[in-house]
Amino acid sequence: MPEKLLSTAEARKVLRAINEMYPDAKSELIWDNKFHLLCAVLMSAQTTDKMVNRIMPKFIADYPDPSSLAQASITDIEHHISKIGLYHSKAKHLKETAQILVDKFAGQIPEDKKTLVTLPGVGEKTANVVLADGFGVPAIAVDTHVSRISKRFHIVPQNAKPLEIEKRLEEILPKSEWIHTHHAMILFGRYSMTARDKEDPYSYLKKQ
DNA sequence: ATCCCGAGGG
DNA sequence: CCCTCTGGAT
Repeated sequence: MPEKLLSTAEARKVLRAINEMYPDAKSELIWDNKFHLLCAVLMSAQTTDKMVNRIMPKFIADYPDPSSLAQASITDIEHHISKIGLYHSKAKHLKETAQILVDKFAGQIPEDKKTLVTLPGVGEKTANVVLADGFGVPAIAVDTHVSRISKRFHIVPQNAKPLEIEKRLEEILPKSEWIHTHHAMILFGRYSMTARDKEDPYSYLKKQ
């Protein structure tokens, strides 16, 4: 039997309730430099941003710009990021991406998604975070939290793919609310309705 | 569908 | 011990 999904109005109500729980929600990856932000987001896959923030200061000090990172050895980069998960592939992707930024984009970070996702290690989610947090372009990055929340509240089907979730959320909310709702969902998922904790989703909303 | 992959929390 | 973390490439 088909799964019952929330109507657009119902879904909007849930999302706005989450929004109101975190009026000041913003990314915890607070790197204002776009290159640094791109590196941090690329590193953050399957890793807590707390860990990323812990290793970033030394990383930035040694690799302040794309050319310095492009020239670094994989081994050196791995030593910088060895405390986060998936460090082998991340080091490779960081170096390759830095080299492409130097060769093709004059060391600048591209501002459109189609170009961003061509960079090694940059997928849909990472590109959206860079666009939203780096350039202020409205976008909803679908990560583990956004995906889990959307499914537990039945805003999307349980088997929905990330791109389908993104489209549905963007359809429910006005563009002006995309970035903030994304950040609010992250905090809601991280600190309130966690992956392990599986009570009735609506009970988390009532805890103010 | 599978692999990568260390740190931290429960 | 087991699960999870703002995924992406193959």
